Amino acid sequence: MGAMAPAPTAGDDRRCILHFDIDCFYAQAEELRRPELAGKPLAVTQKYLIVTCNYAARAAGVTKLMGTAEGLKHCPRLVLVNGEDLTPYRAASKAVAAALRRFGPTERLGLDEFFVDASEAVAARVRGGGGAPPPHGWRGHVQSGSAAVVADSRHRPQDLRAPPGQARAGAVARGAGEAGGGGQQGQQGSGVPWGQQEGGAGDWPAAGLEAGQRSEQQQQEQEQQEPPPPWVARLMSGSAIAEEARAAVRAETGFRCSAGISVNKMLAKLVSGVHKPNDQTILPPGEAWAFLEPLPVRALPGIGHRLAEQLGELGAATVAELRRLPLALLAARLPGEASGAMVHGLARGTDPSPVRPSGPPKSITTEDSFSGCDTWDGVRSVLQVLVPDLLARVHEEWLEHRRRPRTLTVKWRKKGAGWQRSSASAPLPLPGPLAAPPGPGEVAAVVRAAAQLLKQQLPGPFNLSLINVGVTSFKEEGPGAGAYDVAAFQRLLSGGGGGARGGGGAGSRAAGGDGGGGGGSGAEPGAAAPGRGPPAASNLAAPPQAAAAGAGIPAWARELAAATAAAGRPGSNDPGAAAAAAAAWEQRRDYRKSPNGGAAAAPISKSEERRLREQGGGGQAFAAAARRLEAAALPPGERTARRAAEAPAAAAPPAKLPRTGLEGASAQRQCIDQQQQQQQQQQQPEQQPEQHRQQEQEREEQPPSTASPGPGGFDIVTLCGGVFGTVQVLEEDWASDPSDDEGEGG
DNA sequence: CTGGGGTCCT
DNA sequence: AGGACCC
Repeated sequence: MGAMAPAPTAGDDRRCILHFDIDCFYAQAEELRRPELAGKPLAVTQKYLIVTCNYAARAAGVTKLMGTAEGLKHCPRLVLVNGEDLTPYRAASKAVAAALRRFGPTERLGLDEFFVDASEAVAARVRGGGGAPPPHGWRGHVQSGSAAVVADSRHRPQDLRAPPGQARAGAVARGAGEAGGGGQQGQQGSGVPWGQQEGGAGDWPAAGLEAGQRSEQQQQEQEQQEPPPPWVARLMSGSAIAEEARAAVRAETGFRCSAGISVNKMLAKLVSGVHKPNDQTILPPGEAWAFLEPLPVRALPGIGHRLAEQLGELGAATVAELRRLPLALLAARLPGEASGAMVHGLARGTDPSPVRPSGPPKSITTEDSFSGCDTWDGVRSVLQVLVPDLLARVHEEWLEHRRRPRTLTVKWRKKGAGWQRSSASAPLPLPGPLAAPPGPGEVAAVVRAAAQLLKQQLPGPFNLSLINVGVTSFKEEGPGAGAYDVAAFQRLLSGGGGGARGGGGAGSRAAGGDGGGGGGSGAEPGAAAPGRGPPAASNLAAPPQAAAAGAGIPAWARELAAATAAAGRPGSNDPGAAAAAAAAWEQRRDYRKSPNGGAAAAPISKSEERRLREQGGGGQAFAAAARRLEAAALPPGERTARRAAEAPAAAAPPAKLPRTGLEGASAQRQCIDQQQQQQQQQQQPEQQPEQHRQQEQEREEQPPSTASPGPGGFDIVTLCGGVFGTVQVLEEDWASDPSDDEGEGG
């Protein structure tokens, strides 16, 4: 019996932690973007997989992680929306986070879940300070430890639900989300034996008593004998805050979400889904012991496949069984120092892990999967698609936080290798101004670097089913940034596996010969990858039209649509870069099956790029977009102050945003070696982006025979639009260019 | 027919 | 660099 149990959460009940989970996030985002889809059965797909679907689809039997074919079998009218580009969901997630942050420090988990530490806000309310209302009852369902919950999904045993029969029993139609209102009364939840009355502060649960055993008399006795434990008032207040936060999210972003309220992250998270969707549940700490007891250990967040397997070998499939294993045994048998103690604690409802406010991203990656790719031409065509997207996001990150990455990483998965991935990384010197959007030269250089990185790891035949390229090791702009390892990058570009070698040899050639598609591969029309084109469900929804200025559309979606219309790609702020990234996204579908044909040409044609640059107004549009971005990034006054404190360098927009990235390079020169500076100054191109870019294109298309700038060096500023600064390209043999190695590699 | 991302630890 | 965990 629970009464015999040790105090389950001693020392761990002083906090009030909220967990928010946006209901079927991607599907809801699509409904919000296009109201005409609302209510129709809708599924968001990635490749052949339904990654999520709305509740209309679920009613027809469609589930998460179901194949599209099976989904259509269950529901022939199912509308499929491709969700491989996460841009809209990132934008939506940011908007939700901004709404939640006002209620306390906020940690993001994926794009659709958030922890908020409401302890401070709760403390203020409990003290009655700030004019905030004191707690006067529970808002939402109060979970009883004895009320059954069931695992909702085999894929994710953490997803707990109240069993269908009792799920909504007694639940009043309400909505923190609806019209900014909120339930005014204490809510009866599934299996809740108390709280029938207007939740007074006395109706708290006691651990270990089962529903049927609590009589009214017992309740009265409890109230007479002891004052409510302090967590009662705290969690009541927390439940009110959760309701307000959900109303704020709904009003400001359109999203409905579910929430869990408890004393630590694990409990809040476990309970948040019990009354999904669009509802919230409180788990009093005294209920935790019984609540956890029947769960499979795999349900505890932090216990994944591996740990669950090992615990199974120790005879612990459920939390109840896990509790029988002594801490010493767990510590001895489980890997790592901490996991024994962690598991031991989780089984007892304790979780000391703090809510760690999520800052700007620590890595940015983009990837694509395909059935197989076994030629270097194919690898390059994939990279030609991924890199523009990556660089556009790096650029956006610079605009927002003035941070730049220092490391380039490539990951890949071999066909048939299951989940196993390998990776390799190299320094990525980006000392130049990132105010400029990535141009073809930068794309070419990064494509080349990534391809070389891969090539070093794949000397022989290969067949890949996934390529991921990303950046990490962000550093804030400033004097403390340290030196850039330009030499290593050069070595990579030039294909040298070994050390850099100086000295002038014969036949020095410029970098950038790769250029991926450029004119190089010729893109023989007939050589287009076989089986191209998606399997094409007939009811695949078209992307939202630009004229989505409807009244019911939330701000994040309207801004997205406007950016899309203006720039060709949502989330980007520059027409040229945006269009390149957009074109690249379209090409993704072209090699869906196999990139081997090398069908992907340059992500954007020269004429198209020229047109976009002209319409872009020579930087005016870019600067305006950047201002919009900065304005959008800090709406309410308090956030302005916060951001200024967090990142002083980011507070002030740049006086002028150079379009080519060549102006303003002097600000970065300190990062470049003296010798290289001189070369850069020599080569400093004038402000003629048009000609400049044209030059780049030509360089990419043919091995440059023009004289190199100096002995042993090449000005890659010309090549890369200034982003890389001046680097030396050694006169290594370009025969190691992957494009020359088809036969060998294949 | 296992998406396209992320974080932290070792 | 890899693995575990999370969505």
